[in-house]
Amino acid sequence: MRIGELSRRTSTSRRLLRYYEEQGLIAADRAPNGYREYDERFVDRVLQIRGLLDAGLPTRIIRQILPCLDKPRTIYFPDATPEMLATLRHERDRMTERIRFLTRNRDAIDDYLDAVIAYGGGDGGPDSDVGPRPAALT
DNA sequence: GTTCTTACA
DNA sequence: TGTAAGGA
Repeated sequence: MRIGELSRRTSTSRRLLRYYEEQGLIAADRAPNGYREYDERFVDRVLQIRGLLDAGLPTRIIRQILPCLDKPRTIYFPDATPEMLATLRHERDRMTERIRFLTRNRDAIDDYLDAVIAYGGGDGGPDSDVGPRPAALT
């Protein structure tokens, strides 16, 4: 398939797909006309990459562990070096930090929503006398 | 109409 | 990342 189809099937912009290629995350074959040609397996691969990116992993790290990702959400290193293990632990800790961060902000929004209900179920729209204060997102 | 590369707000 | 330019 060409970049347009891969883009639709992974909800990833063409621009981003080319960027991932530039970053060494994916490698596409080239048709005689110069068009990138992707085989079926790239759909899952791109989704996998997006998942790791959303988890907060930098492309540099993803590039290193990508070859070790066969099934989604599975990481297996047959030849894990001490350095790689340290890197993985570091990324794991970063993810833990991020989870705490997201939890805190989610709770702030949750409290805000509860406050809105407490005001009388208003939506805080233009006609509200005293709109609820914004949640503190730190 | 689709894709390509390069470059910039 | 989006978008524009200039081609194929």
